[in-house]
Amino acid sequence: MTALHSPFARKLGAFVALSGAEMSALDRLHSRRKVFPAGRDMVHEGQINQSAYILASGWVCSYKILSGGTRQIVDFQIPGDFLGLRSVLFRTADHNIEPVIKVEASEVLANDLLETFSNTPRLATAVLWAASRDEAMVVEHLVGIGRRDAKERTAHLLLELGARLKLVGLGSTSGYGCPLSQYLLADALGLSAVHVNRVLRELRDDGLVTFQHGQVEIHDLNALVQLADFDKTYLDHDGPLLK
Amino acid sequence: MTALHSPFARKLGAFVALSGAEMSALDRLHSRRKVFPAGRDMVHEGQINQSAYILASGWVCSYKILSGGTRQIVDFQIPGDFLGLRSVLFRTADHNIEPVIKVEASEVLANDLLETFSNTPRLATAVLWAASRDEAMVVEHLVGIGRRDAKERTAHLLLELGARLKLVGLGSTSGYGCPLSQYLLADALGLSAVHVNRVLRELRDDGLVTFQHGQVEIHDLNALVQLADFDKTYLDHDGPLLK
DNA sequence: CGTCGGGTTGATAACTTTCAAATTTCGTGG
DNA sequence: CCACGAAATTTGAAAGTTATCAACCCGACG
Repeated sequence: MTALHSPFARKLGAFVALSGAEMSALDRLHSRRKVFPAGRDMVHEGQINQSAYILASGWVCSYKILSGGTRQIVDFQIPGDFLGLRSVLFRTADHNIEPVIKVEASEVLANDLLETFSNTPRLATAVLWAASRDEAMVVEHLVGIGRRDAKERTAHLLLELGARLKLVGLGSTSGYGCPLSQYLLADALGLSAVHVNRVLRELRDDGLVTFQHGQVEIHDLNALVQLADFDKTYLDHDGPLLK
Repeated sequence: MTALHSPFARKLGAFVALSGAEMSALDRLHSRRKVFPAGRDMVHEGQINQSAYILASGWVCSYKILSGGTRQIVDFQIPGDFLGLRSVLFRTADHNIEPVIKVEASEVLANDLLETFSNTPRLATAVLWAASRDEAMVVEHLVGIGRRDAKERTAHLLLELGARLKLVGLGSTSGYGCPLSQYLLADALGLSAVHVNRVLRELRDDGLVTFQHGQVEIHDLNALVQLADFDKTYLDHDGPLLK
């Protein structure tokens, strides 16, 4: 796979126009392909000298465990996403990363990443931009948990996942395959699994979305967008900002 | 004020060892000093070509308004913090920024910032690092809203603010001045103002913290840390990662 | 087959909001 | 320095949302 075709390169290219040297630097980051089985943590909070990863296939979730044993999922990552940047920049991982299903990813060693930033500094700016997009998603998630009720929040997550999957060619406006269990949804939404179940049934009964058998089917996009107060601006790409 | 003494330069210096050229580049970012009165938005969601700011004195909050009119405060910023990075990188502001009290800040024009990244690229890496620290705070906030109850959440916020203020010399382990109203706390914690009031009284009755008359007084730090499950790792500085 | 991890549903309990009203604080003009 | 009005804090009671507990069902899989 060349950088030209990697979803990660395409993502960065939306922010800085990449030179040949920059693209081959990105290419080199893709050399250590690895496979991770579902359910076993790829990164564990507190680990030091952790690598970062570029996700090629599969889904993962980033989460934290609280002292009481409950957990909060901060975000899901899908193909093309960059994982564990903070773990590298801080030398020690501040969250866990668990594959939801089997995952293929390119391992990026901490030193390789920092060296890449030194040698091709515009890539640092590009990664800064990509990281900011991720932060925008976390912010939107925070807003949802803080001020949206369970139904709005659930609808919002389903819409966001759909929009993100569509960007990488894995979904459409009418639906997408989704490997998340109701427990995972609950931990992401700050709800109990039981309540997620009820909310999903409500959304189904309302004729808005169906999420069953690993498939999300959006029946009334407009109504769903309105219910969730979903504004996909925060996911949109613009043209390159740096020439 | 020289970069050497600016809290922002000190912060970045914790991540990359800054050269003379880099410090004077930072210095130049500090040239446009401005003052903003309390309560009037400095940045409004949707505005384009927005500047960023480096906060010199005062407190601000970053927030979003939902369609129903409710708002969620994503974070508070205190002196030394960088504001509105995403607004610059995305060309359009994705959140509002409002001074909680009168604020002095250096305006950083979008082009100046991007130019600085081009000319002194290690600063881009340093800003990436600083932005990642901010994201870590947002993540911790998200976790709290998702999985901590009102009392734990409130305790956590009071502890975090204290720890951050201490880093810039504006607070101690025993307390700090805090200009936030219970309404602002409520919008940050995802609670109603009425409930915040009750929670604060509980914390006071338990002999843990007092927040009255703009002053937070921590009476039993250990008990408070335990209640909130507060781990300040995510705020800690390490030595420079880039030589 | 039997087990086990989801998913589903009902009943009850816990937490938080909302509404309403009283009280205090604080800035400002007299 | 005091009076006044606006804003913030405080408290009680009732309503609403979500969690918890307890079953039961179902399909995958060894």
